[in-house]
Amino acid sequence: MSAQAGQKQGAPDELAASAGHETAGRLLLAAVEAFAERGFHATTTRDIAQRAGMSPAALYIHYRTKEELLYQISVFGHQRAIRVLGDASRHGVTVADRLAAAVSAFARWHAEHHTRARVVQYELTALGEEHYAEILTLRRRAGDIIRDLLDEGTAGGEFQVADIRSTARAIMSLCIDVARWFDPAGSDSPEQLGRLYAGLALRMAGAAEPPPGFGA
Amino acid sequence: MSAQAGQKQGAPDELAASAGHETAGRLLLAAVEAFAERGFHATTTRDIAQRAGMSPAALYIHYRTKEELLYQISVFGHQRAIRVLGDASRHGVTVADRLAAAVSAFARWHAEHHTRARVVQYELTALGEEHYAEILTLRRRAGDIIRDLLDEGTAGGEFQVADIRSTARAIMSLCIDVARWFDPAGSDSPEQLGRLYAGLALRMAGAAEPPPGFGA
DNA sequence: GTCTATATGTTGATAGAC
DNA sequence: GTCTATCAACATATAGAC
Repeated sequence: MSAQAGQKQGAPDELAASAGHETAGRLLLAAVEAFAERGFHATTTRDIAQRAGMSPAALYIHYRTKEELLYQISVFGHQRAIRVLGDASRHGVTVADRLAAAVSAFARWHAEHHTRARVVQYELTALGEEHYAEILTLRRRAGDIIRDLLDEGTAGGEFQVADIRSTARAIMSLCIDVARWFDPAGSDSPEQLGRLYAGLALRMAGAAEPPPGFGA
Repeated sequence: MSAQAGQKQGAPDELAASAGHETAGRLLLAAVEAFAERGFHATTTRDIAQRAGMSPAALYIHYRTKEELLYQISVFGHQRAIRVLGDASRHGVTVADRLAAAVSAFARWHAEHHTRARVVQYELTALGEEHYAEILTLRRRAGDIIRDLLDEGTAGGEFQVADIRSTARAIMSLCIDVARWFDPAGSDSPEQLGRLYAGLALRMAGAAEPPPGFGA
C-alpha cells in the first residue's frame, strides 16, 4: 500500500492536514496504517518513513519520537470521534431520536475510519504517562454524552434503564468494538451498520418500539 | 508481578496444566501476561523467560518459537470460551433463558479471564497463516451458537430480530469488548456484569420484558 | 533441562554533508 | 529539510558446557 492508501482522490485528509506540513501529514497517515497493522511497539520508525517515501531520519525532523506520532493520532482521533458523537446527540427532538443519532454516528465513524479507530482505541496504553492521562480526560467526555442521554430519557420515562452507568458503557463498548471487526469488503456499509446499532441501542435503553413501518 | 500472578492459591491453572510440563506451563502463563501488557510483537522472549524465572534459552526447550506460545494460548483460550458459551446455551427451557445463560457466561468469562481474553481476542493477527486459519474456524463456531439461538427464538416468535446475522455479531462483539475495558478493581463483579449483559442481549433480541419483580 | 555465551540481524535515534 | 552513514542497545534463536 502506498502512503496515500485509503485517501480518496481530491478529498484532503483532515488528519494529514492537522500536521500543518505536507510531509508531516504524510508521515502521520503512514504511522496510522503501520500502527493499525502491527501495533505501536512492533512498528519501526523505518517502516513509517518508508511508507511515507522518506528516509528513516526524516521522521525526526517532524516528530521528536515515535510516541509523539501516536499522540498526535490519538488526540486528533479522539477529538473527531467526540465531535461526531456530540453533534449527533443534539440532532433530534425526542431523547430517543438523539440517542439513535448519536449511536448511529459513533458506530458509523468507527466503521468508516476503522483503521485509525483501531489505533485510537487499542494503542492508548503505549502513550507516555502524561499523554495517556490527557486522552483519558477526552474519553470521559465521550462516555458522558451517552450517559446524559440515558439519564434524560430515564428521568422523562421514555427509557427504562436499571443501571445507567453500565448501560452507557455497554453502548459505547458496542460501537468501539466495530473498529476491531469491521471489514470494508464485508456486506454491511457503515450507514447500514449505524442504523442497525441505533436500533439496538434504543432497545438496550428500553425505549418503546416504533410501530412497524416507522423507522427500520 | 511474579510468574504466578493472578493464580489463586491451590487452584491449579488449566492453561498452565495444558502444557503438560510444569516449566512449560509457567512459561505459558508468563507469556499471557507479557502479551496482554505489551502485545505479541513488542514482547521479548527475554521478558517471558524472566517472568517465568528462567534464562532466555530455556524457552526454546519447550517451544520452538515465540509464535508457538501465542498459538497454544490462542487455541486453549478459544476452546475454553466456546465451551463456556456452548454449555450455557443448553442451560434453560425457553430460548430466552438459553440466550441469557449463554451471554451471561460468555461476558463473565471475558471479565474473569480478561488478561488472557485480551490476548485471545486482540493478538490473533500475529499468528502464522495456518494457525490463524485454524483459529478462525473455532471462532465461527462461537458465533454460530448465538446465531442459532436468535434463529430459533425468531422462528418461534419469542424474539423480534430483523437482521439475525448482524445482531448475533453485535451481541458477541459486546461480550468480547469486555476484555478491553474490564478492570477487576472496578465496581462491577464478573457475575453482575454477566447478569446485566444477559438482560441487554434479551432486549437486543426483542424478547418480551419479564414483568417487574421477575429476574433483574 | 537448564545454564552461559554468542551469532546475526534490527532497533530508535543522532551526526554531519548537502 | 532531506539525505547517507552510523551508534549503542536490543532482538530471536542457537551452540555447547554441565
